[in-house]
Amino acid sequence: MEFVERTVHIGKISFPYISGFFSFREGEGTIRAYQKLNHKPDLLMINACGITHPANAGFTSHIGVVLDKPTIGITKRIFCGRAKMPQKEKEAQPLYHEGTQKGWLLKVLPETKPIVITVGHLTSTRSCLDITKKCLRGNKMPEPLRIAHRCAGEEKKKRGKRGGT
DNA sequence: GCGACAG
DNA sequence: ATCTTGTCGC
Repeated sequence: MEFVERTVHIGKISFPYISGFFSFREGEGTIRAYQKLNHKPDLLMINACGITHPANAGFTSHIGVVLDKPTIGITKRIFCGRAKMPQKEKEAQPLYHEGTQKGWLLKVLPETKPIVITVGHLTSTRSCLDITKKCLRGNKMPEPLRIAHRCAGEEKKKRGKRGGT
C-alpha cells in the first residue's frame, strides 16, 4: 500500500449535522472530491458508519451504493450495535446489531480505545477486518483515514476557519 | 422522562 | 466536530 493521489473539494455546507443523517451533510462534497480523482480506488474507507445504522445504511453504505464501490466504515465510537470490549492489543470483538454481526471493535493500540469497523457496501465482516488490518501502520487509525484527516486539516488551516471534515 | 447521539 | 491542560513517547 502506497499513497497515490489526493483531491479536495471546497464548498458551502447546506445541511446541519444531525446524528443519523450524515449523508445529507457530507454526501455532495465527498462525491465531488471523488470525481476529481484521476485514479479511481478499488475500495473506499470512510470515517462514518456503514450498516450499523438505525436504517441499516449509514453514510459509508450510502456512498458505496452511489459510486458502486466496496466501502468500509471506521469510527471512533459505536453508533449502533453492541460488542464486548477487546482488551488485548490487536484483539477484535464482533459488533452485533439487530441480531447479526455487522462489524468489529478492534483494539489497535494497547492504551487507546478500540476503533469501530463497520461493513459498508460490497464487503463482508471478514474482508472488512482483513483489509482494515492491512491498512494499519502503527497508528490508531488506518493509514488512508490518517492521511485524509491530515489533508483536511492542512486545507482548513490554509484557508482559514470554515467547514468540517 | 432522561440521556445519548457517526462527524 | 471544536476547545483545551497536562502528560508521555519517539
